[in-house]
Amino acid sequence: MTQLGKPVPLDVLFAALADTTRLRLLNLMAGREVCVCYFVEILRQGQPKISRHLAYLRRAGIVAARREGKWMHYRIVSPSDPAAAAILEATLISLRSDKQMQFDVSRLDRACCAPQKLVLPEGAPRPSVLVSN
Amino acid sequence: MTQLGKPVPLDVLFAALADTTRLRLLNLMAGREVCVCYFVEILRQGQPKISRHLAYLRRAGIVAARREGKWMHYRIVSPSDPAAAAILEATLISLRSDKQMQFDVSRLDRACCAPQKLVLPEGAPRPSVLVSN
DNA sequence: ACCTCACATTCGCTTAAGCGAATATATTCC
DNA sequence: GGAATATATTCGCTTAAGCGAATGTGAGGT
Repeated sequence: MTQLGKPVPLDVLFAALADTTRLRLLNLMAGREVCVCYFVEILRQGQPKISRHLAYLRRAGIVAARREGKWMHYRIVSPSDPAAAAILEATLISLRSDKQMQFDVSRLDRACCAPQKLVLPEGAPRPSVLVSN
Repeated sequence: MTQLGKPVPLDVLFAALADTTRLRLLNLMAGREVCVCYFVEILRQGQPKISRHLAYLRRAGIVAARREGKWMHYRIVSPSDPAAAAILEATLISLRSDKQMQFDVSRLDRACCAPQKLVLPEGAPRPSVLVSN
């Protein structure tokens, strides 16, 4: 319900992308839906900070949230404007070649396979692969 | 000499693109080299403001400047990082579908064919088409 | 009903962006 | 050299972004 507001102007999209923390969050969400607790653990940043940046991305129409009990899952939504979608796509591809971003993803992958090694809440839902966005 | 600094990180690129004035400037430079006096006239904004935004784009490694006598010509330079280049390219394409941007370009085209109708300095150099960037 | 847990929001604060007005720099013309 | 022109930079100011600390909210468990 949040993801289909008015077509976000380009400069708003860019403002949303102009922050390292938000780029790291988007990179972790590339192709899957991720619970907030993973973001906090993997970025090693305060929970309010993570939440604020996720809210920023939500307001920019780039991500959507889904509640599942106590947990919130975030995923990337392709903007309705095809040009904006192309820019976001190019961005995600570009992020993959960044060292820090690769490290984040590897930590997330490890968290999925052996969550007990991370400081995660008990029974935290695993990130799930998305078929389409 | 300014255009080949270190590979600009993505968030810096996005910060440079996260402003309507700078997007309008880039849109006018798409495919051609433009003199500063045209920017001032077409955007109808103060000259220091235009100059500051051009400096911003220069520092972000997106544009380069060339002096020709009293006049400064600005052009877009493709970032060395191919991913950043793809993002910039997608951005320029996207801008073309914007009403305001189309109007700006039409004003620039008219300025080229009939500069006496605009308040331009005498003998101001015409924008020139670029073969490659 | 109450407590706990996961997450969101608010509150002050600090830092940076954007602006117009004024000033500085570089080039040409006389 | 000095005036004129095109552009760049600096100076205060206002507004917004980002942060940690504290507080609010909604769901589950007991």
